[in-house]
Amino acid sequence: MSEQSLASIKTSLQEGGFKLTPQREATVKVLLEKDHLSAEEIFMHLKQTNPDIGLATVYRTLEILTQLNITHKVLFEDGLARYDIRRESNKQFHLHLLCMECGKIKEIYDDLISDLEKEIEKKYHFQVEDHRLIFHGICTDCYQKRQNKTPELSAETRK
Amino acid sequence: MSEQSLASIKTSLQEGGFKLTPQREATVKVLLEKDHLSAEEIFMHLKQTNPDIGLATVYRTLEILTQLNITHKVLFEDGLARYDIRRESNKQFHLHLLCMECGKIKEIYDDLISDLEKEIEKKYHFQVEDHRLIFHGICTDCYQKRQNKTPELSAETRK
DNA sequence: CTCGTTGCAAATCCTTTGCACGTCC
DNA sequence: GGACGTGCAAAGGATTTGCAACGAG
Repeated sequence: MSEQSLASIKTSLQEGGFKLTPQREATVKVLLEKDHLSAEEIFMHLKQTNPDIGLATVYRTLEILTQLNITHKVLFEDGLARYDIRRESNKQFHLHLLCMECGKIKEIYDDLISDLEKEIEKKYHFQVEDHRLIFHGICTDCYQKRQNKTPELSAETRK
Repeated sequence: MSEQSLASIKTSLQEGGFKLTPQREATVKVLLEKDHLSAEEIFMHLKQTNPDIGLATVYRTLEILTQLNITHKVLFEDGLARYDIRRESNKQFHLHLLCMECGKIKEIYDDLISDLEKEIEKKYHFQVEDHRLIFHGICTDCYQKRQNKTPELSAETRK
């Protein structure tokens, strides 16, 4: 499942002059398990196994991992950054579906974007190295729920 | 050029129960001139014509405009939100090219994405209402500059 | 020893809020 | 004179930084 193994990440870290400390290892393990977690969420998970870990360490680790291109930082509209391990499968084709109703984020791997990328490179002479694509909308579940309830919920999505 | 005129925006505001105050008008004018400005940048521009305006007012105005769907708020990876007027032409098809070398943001209107949207709706039963697409890469200018300089600049893009 | 790493607390940055004062019907 | 808007200052929340202590080689 995870072509990005702990071992390969350790190597990357070392090549960058960093060590795989227990805190970093634990952080990476969390990242390997779950995607698009925020720093705070990762911190919470870590607390269970490493109660002494500090939030700052998590941020520092995530910064390093992102610099080394091991991890992918994405800023969501709620102002929170989420982090994903870059796996082989999502290195290129990776997009999010964010439901505006329930807030759930679904992850999609699909190469539909790679065509778009090629188009962009050709049409605009822009060398694409990465992308970030999020669709905002209504997920299947919420759509169905809507059908059964009052038909005008669309505007009330704000706090 | 701007199908979104001051007049039509005034109407939208009033329909939403808001007034087009001088501060709001000035803010809208800035937004009509330039795209993807941050709140701070908009504030700077405004200072020239309305020296007494407060940053908070700018934020409040932007919030209203975004709620009314007049403006589009996009969070960039630097943690700053930028705002664009939603014009007819970019209401649907709107993407950014962010150069990782010089930091410039170029805006593209292209309906390539609408096909993708349809695909997503079909394949994943997700009703798309909006999207946010940014390509990270190297713009034409920087790409050409690179060719003339040392060939290994790729890793040093950090502060 | 030395250097990278850590936890904590303080600092920072962007953004939001509280509040008293203005303004417009 | 009540509701909406404003500027300012303070608060807020996420992230970063300074620093003394720690730990492996």
